[in-house]
Amino acid sequence: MPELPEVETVRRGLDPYVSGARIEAVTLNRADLRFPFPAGFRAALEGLTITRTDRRAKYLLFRLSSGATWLSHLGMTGAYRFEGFRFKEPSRYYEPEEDRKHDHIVLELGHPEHGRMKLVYNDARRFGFMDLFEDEADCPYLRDLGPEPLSNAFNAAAMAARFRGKAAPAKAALLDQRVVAGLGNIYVSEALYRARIRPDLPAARLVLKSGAASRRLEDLADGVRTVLTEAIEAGGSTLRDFRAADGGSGYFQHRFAVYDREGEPCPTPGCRGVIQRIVQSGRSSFFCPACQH
DNA sequence: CCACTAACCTGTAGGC
DNA sequence: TGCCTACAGGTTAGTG
Repeated sequence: MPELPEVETVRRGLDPYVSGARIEAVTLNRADLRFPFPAGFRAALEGLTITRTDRRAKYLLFRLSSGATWLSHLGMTGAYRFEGFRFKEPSRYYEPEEDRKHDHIVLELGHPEHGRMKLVYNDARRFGFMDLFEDEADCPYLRDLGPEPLSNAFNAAAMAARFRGKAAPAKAALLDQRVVAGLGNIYVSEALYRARIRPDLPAARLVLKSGAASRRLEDLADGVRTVLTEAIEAGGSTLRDFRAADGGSGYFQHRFAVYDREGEPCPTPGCRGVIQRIVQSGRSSFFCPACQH
């Protein structure tokens, strides 16, 4: 489900209610998700206060009063929701006839302003996982990540350094979390469309002989930044069941230019192309063969 | 180091 | 309706 904009949307939905909340009790309904929960996970959380939330790439980070960080990755279908708490806007009440079969973790929280509530983690496919660390440098999931795409550390020069000599197609290069952290299958297709780059173009072709970034790589950096910024503003994309923790849904899916639009006309003004779907390393890519090259 | 595949797991959509 | 296949936003582990 979630790429960077969706994870950021989840974080923003959670933050007002979990920051400052004390974790009264933790219930694990099974011993693992994709991986076993870290040893002492439950005991390490109980009794602590969540001091703030952060996001790195597609990871949610809950900072704890002990100084440790609880890390949560949503995989494909992971979602948080609140129970025992009514949001101010009626449209945001959570559906009561929710599927509980895949509720794997329940946290009982006490918040000085919002009172008591339960935070539930649901994940049908269990591709999500969690970790606990004191120091970011010790966390294997964060250690090798590339720059945040919306930070100054991400730019055409940084991509050029990583793309140089790469035979892999641009699609795979952008999906590589060590190059830039947080893009997934949807936003890679959208960013390449905006930069008018074919997903199967070898990444090295976007780097000048000197090793400097080409103009096309500047366009790609712009495309990545703008598509992610717009998607965050739209509350992420709601496919199937994606929901923010407050029950709201994003609407960026209506603004996909190419993703899941095989056979539709290219939205570029004046372009007569038709969106094509190809499979690269087992996953769908969408692009316009007329205006992306 | 690089590139590719399979694996993890469940649900859903579409064809027949 | 049921059965079967293909596919789905993710990452890791294993192979050459």
